Amino acid sequence: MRHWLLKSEPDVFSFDDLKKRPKKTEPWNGVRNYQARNFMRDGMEVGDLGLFYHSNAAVPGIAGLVRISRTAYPDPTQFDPSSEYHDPKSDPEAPRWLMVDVTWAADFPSYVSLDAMKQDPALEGMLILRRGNRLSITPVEASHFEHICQLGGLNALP
DNA sequence: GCCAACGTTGGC
DNA sequence: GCCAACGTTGGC
Repeated sequence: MRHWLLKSEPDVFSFDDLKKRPKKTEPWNGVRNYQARNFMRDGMEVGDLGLFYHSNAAVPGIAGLVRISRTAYPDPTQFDPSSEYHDPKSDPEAPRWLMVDVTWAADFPSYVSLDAMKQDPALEGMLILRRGNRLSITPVEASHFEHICQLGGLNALP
């Protein structure tokens, strides 16, 4: 099993929003970056766990855990002219953009702020902490993942 | 709202 | 295939 970090702007779609969805599940649409798409397509499997990261937030950081509940499939918003994610260059015969389904997995008893992560020597080298990092989906090493769960007050993985 | 860093676009 | 210009991201 692999571990991931998924960014979302809480003003657009927050961890609490995910919990309110039917089956606490949401298609992770709108990814329009090839590297992030490739992580979904080539790396993600059902059962993988992910850190739900709030970007562009008053306090950026990890809000909780999600699980990948469906492997990559075409993102319909690329073919929807009314969608902000519409991509007129994408060919319906060979969809350019994919998404996975993400399901709530566990709350963090305490929020893990980006600042706390930066201060923690155990998390040195994490992609999210690299200057200028803009990838919305990144793989996370198991040791980093487990350490962040501890910081979040989660004693046992779901 | 500022701005550094980055990915994408398109002219050549 | 280079690279300048541009748009976007995201912390601050």
